[in-house]
Amino acid sequence: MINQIVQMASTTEENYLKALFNLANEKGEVNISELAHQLEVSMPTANSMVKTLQKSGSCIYEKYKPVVLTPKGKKEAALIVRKHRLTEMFLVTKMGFGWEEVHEIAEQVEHIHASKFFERMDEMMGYPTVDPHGSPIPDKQGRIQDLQFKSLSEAKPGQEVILAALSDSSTEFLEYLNSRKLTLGTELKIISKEAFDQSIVVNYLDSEKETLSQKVCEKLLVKIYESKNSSQ
Amino acid sequence: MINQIVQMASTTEENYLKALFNLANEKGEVNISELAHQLEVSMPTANSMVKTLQKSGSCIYEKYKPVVLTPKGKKEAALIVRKHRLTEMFLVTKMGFGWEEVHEIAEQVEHIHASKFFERMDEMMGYPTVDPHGSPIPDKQGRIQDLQFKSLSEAKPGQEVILAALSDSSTEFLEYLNSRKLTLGTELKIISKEAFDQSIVVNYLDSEKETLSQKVCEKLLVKIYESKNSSQ
DNA sequence: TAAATTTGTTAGAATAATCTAACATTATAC
DNA sequence: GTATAATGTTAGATTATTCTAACAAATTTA
Ligand SMILES: [Mn+2]
Ligand SMILES: [Mn+2]
Ligand SMILES: [Mn+2]
Ligand SMILES: [Mn+2]
Repeated sequence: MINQIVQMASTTEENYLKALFNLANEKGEVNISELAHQLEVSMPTANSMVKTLQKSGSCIYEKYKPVVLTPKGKKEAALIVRKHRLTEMFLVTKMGFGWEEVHEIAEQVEHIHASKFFERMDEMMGYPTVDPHGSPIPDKQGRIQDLQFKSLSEAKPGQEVILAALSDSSTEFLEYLNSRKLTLGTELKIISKEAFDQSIVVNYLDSEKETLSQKVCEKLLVKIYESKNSSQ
Repeated sequence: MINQIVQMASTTEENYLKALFNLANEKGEVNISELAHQLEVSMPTANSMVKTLQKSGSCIYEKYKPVVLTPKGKKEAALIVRKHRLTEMFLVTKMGFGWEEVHEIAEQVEHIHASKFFERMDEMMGYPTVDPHGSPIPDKQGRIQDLQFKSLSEAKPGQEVILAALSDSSTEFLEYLNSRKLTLGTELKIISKEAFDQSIVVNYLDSEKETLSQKVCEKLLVKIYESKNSSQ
């Protein structure tokens, strides 16, 4: 038989693939319990869907072992992430949304099956490589670049850095950053670091001075821009 | 109990509501068989979904009688049509798509639940009142204007008309119109009408001359612009 | 290592959306 | 006005997605 119909992944399956992809990138392995937690479903539900994804060749799964995406599954997931991030960027740069408003909309738009739509977005934006939160946009083949920024919590007093990405893009964190006028591209100079609680005092936008807790610093990914009194 | 959760219509239910709305606007009444045909499902499937929609208060249905949308159902449907038509207009005016490419994309985008998204489109376009095919865009309350254009097949030789809308927006028909350079807003002068087959010879764009079959004329909705040798 | 906790699985059930086959009602044609 | 055709309904089944309850395996703690 030649014309066996290959069924498209449903919206539900796509959300599972994306969750597996994102969890694997953060933590390496993916347990059923993490997956279930991420998607806010029960463990039996996640367990059952993983079996379904295995049948369609998107992941490999053995009882009591962590779930592993196949190359096919990885590519499927990366292309959904691509649509998600292109959408977020389009909403911010072409439609005037704030970076804290776009994730929920993109969570729905990413499931639209219309490559022309996303290609046109891409073209209109001049082929951006990162989304509004600094995360890389996979290419059309599903390849994703590893930007490996450092966390601000690793920076030392005297260093100058540029805020390049976030490891948490929750609305609450984005609103916190808005309230401090912290946007991607902001140059930060590390004034001092408190040994007791690892909080950092930074100087940015030529005038402001701000104390950032360790919790916040861990979520801010930076490029080291210039260094004073540094061992390098 | 105060906090009874009112379940949102699923994508499937939304497509049924829209089909009921569109069929009712074209033909007045809606039979199960028409509904089933429109949605490409079996009659038992349509029958069963109509019962579901009745339970949720969106339509009224009695065995063997035509289906009637309630005011609630009409409003729900009109708001989906609104999202569909705003999307089509956005794709054409802001993203450079052709009018023959947008329906399929809008068929998916219309199910996105994010009023901000559609309000922003609306705002960016300056609150358009019609879609790229000349169909009216319902307002935020779900009210829809009746533009009642005439069909070109009703026009008489000597009259000048403006192409204002289409009663068929299929890709095939739109591609036919593209090939003849017929766009909305085009002024057409009716040169003559063939009594035998009701075909019409028209003149437009200052130079072109074209014969349009009755089948085509019926699908072209026009505003009568000026009249020569007319009884009015 | 034994107990306790966490993690994972199976079984069984529910709801949504769909189908086919069989039967029933209504409308149309002769 | 009966026969035929069209339309509509019911029953019963299937697949997808989800749940809870009960049990099993693996890991952590003491
Ligand atoms: Mn996002
Ligand atoms: Mn999603
Ligand atoms: Mn359309
Ligand atoms: Mn649709």
